[in-house]
Amino acid sequence: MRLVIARCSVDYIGRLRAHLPLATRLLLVKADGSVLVHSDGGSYKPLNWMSPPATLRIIEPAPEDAELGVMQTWNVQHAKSDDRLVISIHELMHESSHDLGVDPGLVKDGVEADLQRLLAEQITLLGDGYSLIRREYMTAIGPVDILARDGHGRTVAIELKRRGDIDGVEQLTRYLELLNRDPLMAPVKGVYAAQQIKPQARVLAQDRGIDCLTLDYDAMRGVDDVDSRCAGSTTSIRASSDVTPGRGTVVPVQRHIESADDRNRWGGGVCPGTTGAGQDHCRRRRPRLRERPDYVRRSCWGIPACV
Amino acid sequence: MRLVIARCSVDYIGRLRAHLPLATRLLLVKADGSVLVHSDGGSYKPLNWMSPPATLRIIEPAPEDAELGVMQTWNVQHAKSDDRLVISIHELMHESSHDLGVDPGLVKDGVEADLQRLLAEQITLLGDGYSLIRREYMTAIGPVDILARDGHGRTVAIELKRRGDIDGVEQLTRYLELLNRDPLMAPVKGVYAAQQIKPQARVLAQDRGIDCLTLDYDAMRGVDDVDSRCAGSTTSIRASSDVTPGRGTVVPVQRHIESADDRNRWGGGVCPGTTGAGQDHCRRRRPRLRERPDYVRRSCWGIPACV
DNA sequence: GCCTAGGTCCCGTGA
DNA sequence: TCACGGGGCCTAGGC
Repeated sequence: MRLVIARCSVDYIGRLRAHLPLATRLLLVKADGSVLVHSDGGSYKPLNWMSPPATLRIIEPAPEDAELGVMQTWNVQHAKSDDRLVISIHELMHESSHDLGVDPGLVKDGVEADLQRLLAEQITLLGDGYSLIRREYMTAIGPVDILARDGHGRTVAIELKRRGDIDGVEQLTRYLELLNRDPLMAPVKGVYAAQQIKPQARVLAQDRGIDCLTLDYDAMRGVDDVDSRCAGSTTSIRASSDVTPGRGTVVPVQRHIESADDRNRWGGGVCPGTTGAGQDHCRRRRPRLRERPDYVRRSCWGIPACV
Repeated sequence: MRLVIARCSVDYIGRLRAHLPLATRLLLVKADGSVLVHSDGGSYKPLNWMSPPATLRIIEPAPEDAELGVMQTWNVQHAKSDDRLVISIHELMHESSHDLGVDPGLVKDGVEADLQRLLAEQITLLGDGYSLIRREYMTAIGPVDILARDGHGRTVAIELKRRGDIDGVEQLTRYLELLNRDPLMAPVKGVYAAQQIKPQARVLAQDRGIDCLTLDYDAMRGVDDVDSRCAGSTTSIRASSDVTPGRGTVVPVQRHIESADDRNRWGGGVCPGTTGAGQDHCRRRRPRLRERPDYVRRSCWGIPACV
């Protein structure tokens, strides 16, 4: 890794064009040829950059550029596209190189997949008597996150998001329209479950007869094993109690959290979990439309319930 | 800006939890207190980070951490949330500080707004006899990107994207359903225009009777004034001809590009451009749903044309 | 290789 | 302040 502090101007040309006027910035050159141009503010996104794989060529500036004060021209060319970054260096303030080696990588906990696993395990959060049918229930237009059965034996389709936006409601609407065509399955109820549900999404969901469920991930994971999934740390974070468990309000529809003992009582015949049914369909994505012209021609994706 | 190369482990706790095992990395501390943890690969996204505004406190490691080789503990606390980053430093390889000043910022060309302006100016790309009604035509559920009239006097709603995904089709569908309720306006045709249209989106659009139009931004901007919008550069990119004008194929529906002379011949009564009609409604976004409960209760957002 | 969907998305803009 | 929508999004995963 090479670190350079320099007064420079930068031009990017590729998917769009972008220009940075002359100023002092950090130029970060990585081992894979990628280059990041950072200022002393903003956030983690550089002002300008080149993605790997790329090649950096440092050349003498053109005479007219040299006259304007350019002492060095960096030409960063992407290896697989026509994207190019040109850095005109007027003054070098600092330069150093460092050998970092290969990084072991990041361990995450709390993404949508974790949320889905937990909700499948704690399906009674939706109400007493609920049971899991399966996760990632495959349909012609893509997988339903969770398919369940309520206390009255009715099928329930659950769309899960970390942040509940309007497009998630559209997605669930399409699934419901499709599932409700199956006489053996209909009527299928819809539940939109997310850690946070945006007002627009909530209104649209309610308008379509879809229930909303706000999830508290920390509570679902259980306060007892807060540190258990961030293992391997030389220094673990101990004081988890000073971290606010959940931002945002919990809506009335949210039920209590079942105790750990309850997790093994299942109302339905299918048992969830990492080794249970439904795993064979996990990680499957919505099939491409061009592979199913027959389905597309036969129908449209409509709205099931116009109130 | 402070640059540190160090052997360290990192823990993030906040919206989710993430852990980085012990390795050598770059720690970048910005003036606003934000911290970026970079490895020597990947892309511009750091392995771990803290967004501004944040405060970095460097403290003595806890005795048990010191025993494991931690010489310094960095506690990076976000100012407005409970997000926290804890960096355990085992070895310092490099450290330097630099005064960068405030950055003048980035100038962009080629984003969706530019595309919309160009298509409004070159509305005959949609077909002979087309004329612009207005850009950002406001409706109760949000602005239609471009409203036009075809050669037969029929209204055409155009949804514009840089990348044509499936959600853009959903958006246009909602607009069409609403506009077609107006007897004075119906029937309104839909056109989905984008630099690249995904197969799924194309199939769904065609299924709903929406035309697709692939746009060539470079051709629309005109090859003559390629460098004109990246002005102010000390070093401008001259050899624009070696940049491939358009990645991706152009579909048959795309028409020829009008010559520059044609831009002043307008079939309709409204003249587009930066000072023309429609500007007063530009930059308006979809109104929030909770502010319009009457509309929501009266109807649903359906699909106008089920083939 | 393309394509889809999630993200500690970030970030501008407008209400 | 919050919420919505774009992005050179990036990135992981399936096909």
